[in-house]
Amino acid sequence: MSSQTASTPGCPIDGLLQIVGDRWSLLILRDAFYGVRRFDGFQQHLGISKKILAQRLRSLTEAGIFNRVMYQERPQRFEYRLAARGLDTFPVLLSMSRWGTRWLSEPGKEWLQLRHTGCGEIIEAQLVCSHCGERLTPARVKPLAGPGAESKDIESLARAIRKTSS
Amino acid sequence: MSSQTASTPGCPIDGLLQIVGDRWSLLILRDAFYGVRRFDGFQQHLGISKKILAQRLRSLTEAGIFNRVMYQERPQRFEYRLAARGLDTFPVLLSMSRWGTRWLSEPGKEWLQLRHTGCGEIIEAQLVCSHCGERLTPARVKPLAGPGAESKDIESLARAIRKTSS
DNA sequence: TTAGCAGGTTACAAAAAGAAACCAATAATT
DNA sequence: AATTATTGGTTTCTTTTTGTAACCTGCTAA
Repeated sequence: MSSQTASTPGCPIDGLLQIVGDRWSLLILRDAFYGVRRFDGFQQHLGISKKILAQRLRSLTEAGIFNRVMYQERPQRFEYRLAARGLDTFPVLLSMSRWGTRWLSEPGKEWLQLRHTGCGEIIEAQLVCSHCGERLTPARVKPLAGPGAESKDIESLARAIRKTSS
Repeated sequence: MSSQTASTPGCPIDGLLQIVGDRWSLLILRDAFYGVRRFDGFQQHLGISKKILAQRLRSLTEAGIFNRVMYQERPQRFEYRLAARGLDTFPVLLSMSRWGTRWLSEPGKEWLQLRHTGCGEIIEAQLVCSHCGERLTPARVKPLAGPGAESKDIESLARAIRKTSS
């Protein structure tokens, strides 16, 4: 996304997509969680062009997802480490991984498994309510306009939905 | 993504990105969760070009995310309803929304709030272990090659990571 | 001395996205 | 009866974004 304008300014999903909503950023982020840190590591593992990789690492660094830290002087060399904002995308990646495993691989032939070192088991990520701990489903989560929303945002969405029930 | 080849075949994250890894699909999906169902609704709310919208709805339908259901004969009209695979992306969208709200809006000025009808509270989505219920953090979740992974996948990742510790 | 590596940049070609006009089937309006 | 509106697109053309391949810089190793 990098240089686009948001189609729905203010929306948190759109906001994140402005940062990672292109073909590569989330794969770069995934590799970073695997432990990849250097330009060459990303480049070889992903098969991404150097030009695009350089662009993405720069924009992700500007967005605060990565810290670019020097690990060697003469010649200067940098590596890309997940910053707080980057680390906090973990639930997004884990949710994506869960979906892909569930719908794209046959049971017993998963490509990736996750072991929780807390309980030692192979697990699935599960999304629950921060307040009561119940599992969250679309039917039981109601989106509401927050204090920062503008009335035009709500009206334009309402118009788009109204088309459905007419 | 639609017509690309996966850079890391087998990876569940890459698999999902093949389906929704472009600038618009996740926004279309978000609107679908809001209740938008028709071509015009998506088009007006998102400000997406009709060409791209038609392409995306077609590819998302082919991928099993949407069902294209006729709601009127003469003239034939279709609407796009979330299929099981589409509904199951809810955790991804919710995780994205949580990230965006946390990092892109000021406290007290959130654009979006989520009310859980189970407990009635304004909540945050939280990712927990399906086995023990503990909150999942990057440090405590270890990715392992599953039974469907090929050794070359693992080796190429190992090489990319090794660059880090050399 | 030559080769190699890490981390890029540059120039150019190919692919994707966007804008705007158009179309088809029908219904509503004048 | 003719005109206009609505929904759900397609077509054509232009602009942007990606990708490819060659090149560069500063150093190290053989």
